[in-house]
Amino acid sequence: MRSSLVYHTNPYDVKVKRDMPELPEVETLRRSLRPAIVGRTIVGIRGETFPDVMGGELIDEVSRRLAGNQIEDLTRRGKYLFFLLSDGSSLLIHLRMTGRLILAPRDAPPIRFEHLALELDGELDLRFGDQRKFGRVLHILPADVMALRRRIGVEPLTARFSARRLETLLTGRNSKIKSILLDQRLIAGLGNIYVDEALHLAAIHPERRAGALSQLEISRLHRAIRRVLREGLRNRGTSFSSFEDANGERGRNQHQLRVYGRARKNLPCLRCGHPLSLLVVGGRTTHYCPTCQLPHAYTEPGN
DNA sequence: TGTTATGTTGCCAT
DNA sequence: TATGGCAACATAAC
Repeated sequence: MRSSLVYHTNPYDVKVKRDMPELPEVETLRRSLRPAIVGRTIVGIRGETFPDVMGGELIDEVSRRLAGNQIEDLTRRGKYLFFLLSDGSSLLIHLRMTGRLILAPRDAPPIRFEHLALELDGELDLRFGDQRKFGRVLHILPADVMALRRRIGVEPLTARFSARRLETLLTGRNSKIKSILLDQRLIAGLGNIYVDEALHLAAIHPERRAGALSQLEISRLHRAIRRVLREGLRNRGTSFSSFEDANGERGRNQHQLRVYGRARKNLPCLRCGHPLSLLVVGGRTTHYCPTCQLPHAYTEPGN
């Protein structure tokens, strides 16, 4: 039995995230959170936590600064959430690998690995929990928000992310295409799962050199990225971990995953039937089809 | 009981 | 500047 059972039995959960958050998961979280918190006033923030979660700041100091602020909006860039506050500052939250955000009544018991609680009016808490303590909750000034947003790459589901734009990003790059797609400074929001899915859908080997992709391949990749992200969103951001959740609360996107998690189970490629393979690229476990995703550009027979 | 893997990012060395 | 490796951390799974 997985210890996450407590989440499922918590009747106060407006939103439960157990999946590793990539763009579809963070966006799903934003959509579920936004109507419940926009317009509310922050009372304070409390918690017993590790120093780095708030960038080394003391909770009491941040609490004093936040108190009295109204949450005017909740936006997302890549995998970052921005809570826009009435004094112009922002609360930035990144869940990294195991971060959780859950709405709960003030008197509800702590969630597992709870580190911080943002206290809102109406006796509502936004609880932040993180098993591995990689996640961050930072109170930042407008100038720093701007600086950060400039460092984050293009949003892959907007019109700005065209095939032409992708081509520009890849041109002259010697890194493996998978590493490039995971670089948040170039494209925002892709993680290990959706990158593997997109590369398989586009029939591109993850170790191909980014700058060596043909225009046709770039075009396929562009469409594949948008498609797998949209599918993830449509399925409410559910990903692989919940597929394995012993509690049975499964999202829907596991049914759409074409390679991720299937290689380890010796399952066949859904396109060609050949067994899928595992590989480590840039230190990340990589799932691919050795038949559909060849390590060199495809050439028409006879050429 | 130990060892290994885990979906992210930032920092550091080259 | 580009690139690649690894640490940060705690737990589950083997």
